[in-house]
Amino acid sequence: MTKGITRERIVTAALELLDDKGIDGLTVRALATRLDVRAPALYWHVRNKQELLDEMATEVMRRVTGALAAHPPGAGWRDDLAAYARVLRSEYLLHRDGARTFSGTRLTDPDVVRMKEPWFERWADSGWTPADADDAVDLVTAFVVGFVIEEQERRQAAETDPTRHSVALREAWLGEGASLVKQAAHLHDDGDQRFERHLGIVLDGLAARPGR
Amino acid sequence: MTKGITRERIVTAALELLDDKGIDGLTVRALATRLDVRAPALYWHVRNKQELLDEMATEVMRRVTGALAAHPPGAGWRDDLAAYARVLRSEYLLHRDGARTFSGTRLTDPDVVRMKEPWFERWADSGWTPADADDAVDLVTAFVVGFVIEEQERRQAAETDPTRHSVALREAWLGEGASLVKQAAHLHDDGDQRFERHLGIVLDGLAARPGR
DNA sequence: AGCGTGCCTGAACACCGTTAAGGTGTCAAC
DNA sequence: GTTGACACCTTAACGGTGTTCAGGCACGCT
Repeated sequence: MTKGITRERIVTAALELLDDKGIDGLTVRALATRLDVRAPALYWHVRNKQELLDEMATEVMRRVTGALAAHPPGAGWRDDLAAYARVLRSEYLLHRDGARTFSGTRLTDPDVVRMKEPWFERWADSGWTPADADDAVDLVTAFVVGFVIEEQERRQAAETDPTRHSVALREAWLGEGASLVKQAAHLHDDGDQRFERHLGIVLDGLAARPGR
Repeated sequence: MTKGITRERIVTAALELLDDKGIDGLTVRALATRLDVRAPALYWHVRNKQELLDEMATEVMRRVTGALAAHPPGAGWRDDLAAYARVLRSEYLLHRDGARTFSGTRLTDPDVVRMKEPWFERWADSGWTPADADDAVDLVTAFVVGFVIEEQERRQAAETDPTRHSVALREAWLGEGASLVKQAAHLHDDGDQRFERHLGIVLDGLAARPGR
C-alpha cells in the first residue's frame, strides 16, 4: 500500500470524504483513518483545518478552470460567463455541502487566479475594461454561490425530512391566506431549468450595462 | 434578575453572542453562561443547535420584513426589490459571519414567509405572475447571500491578516503576467458602491424579462 | 398533604481540533 | 561504518464541543 502522505493525496481524500459523509463527517481523524495514518500526521503537511479547506476549495476551482480550458472558447462574453457559471455550479453540486464548504475560502494557488487573464483579454475585444470583467465574474460567482447554497439545502432537507417540502404540508403550515405565495410554491421548479432561467436574467443585466 | 429562560430570550442572546464572538464563539455553554444558566437547560427549550440556528435566522428575517413594512412601499417592483436587497444585506452585515450562518437555514415561522404576499399582490398589478415574483425574490436573495459571504470573508481576512489584501503583495503573489487581472485588482472597490452597482445589474436583468 | 409536572442542575459520554515529545527510517558526511 | 541530521509519523494528552440522562427543586391542582 502506498503509505506516503502528500498534500495532494490529503486534499483528494478529503474531497472524497466530504462526498461520503458531508461536512460534519469531514473530521481530521476520519480523514487520517482514510489515509491509513494517525490524525496528527496530517499536521505535518497542513497547518490546520482551515488551510485544508482552502486547499480543497482551490482544487475544486482548479477543476473548474480545467474544465473551461478543455472546452473551446464560446462566441463571446455571454457564452463564456454562462459556461463558467454552469461548470462552477456542477462542480459545487458534485460535493455534498459544496457551496457552503467552498464559498468564502481563500485560493492558495495563484495559477488558478491567473486563469482569468485569457478571459479578460478576449472580453477586452468586445470593449470590456478589466473592471467590467472583474465585476461580471464576481457577480456571476456570487449568484452561483447563493443559488447552489439554497439548492443543496433544499436537496438535503428533502432527504432528511421529506415531509417538509411536500406542497400540501407546506400549505397547511402557511395557514390561511397568502394565496399568491401558495401559487408560487405550486409553480416553483427546481434544478437545471430554474438555474438556466436565473442565469439568463443575470446575463441580461450584464448585457444592459451602458456602453455595451 | 429575570431568571426565566424563554425561546425568544435564548435567540436574542444568541444573536448578541454571535456579534461579540463570531460563529466560533457561539457555543451552547457560552450562550448558557450569558443567560446565567447551565448548558443543558437550553435543551429544554430548543431541540438542538441546528434548531437554534434556524430560529436565529428566522428572527433575522423577521427583522428584515419588519424594516420593510415600516418603510412605505416604493414606486414599483424595482424599488421594492432594491429595498429588500439593501435591508437583507445590512441585516446580514450586522452580525459577524451573518451570511454564512443564516443562509441555507430553514424558516421556522410561517408569518415571515407570508410577508411576501403584499409584495406579490402589488407586483401583480404590474403584470407579474406569482412565478415571476418568486423567481425575482429568490434571485435577489441568492445574489445578496453570495455577495455578503464574499464581503464578510474579505472583511475578516483583512482583520486577521492585513497583508493578504495588500495590492502590492497580491501582485507579487500573482507572479509574472496577468496584467489585466492585476489592473482589475487595482480598480476593485468594496462596500456599498460595489453592492449598488451589482444590484443594479441584477435588477436590469429582471427588467429585461419578456412581457415587462 | 400529596402529587404531577415544568424547568433546571451535575455528571458524564463521545468526539473534536490541536500541540508536545518522542520514535523510526533514510541518506549524507566523516 | 559510525554519526548525525532531518523528514515523517506515533502516542499521549489538553481543553473544548454538542448532547444525554438521572435527579432535584418549586410550583399549582386535587
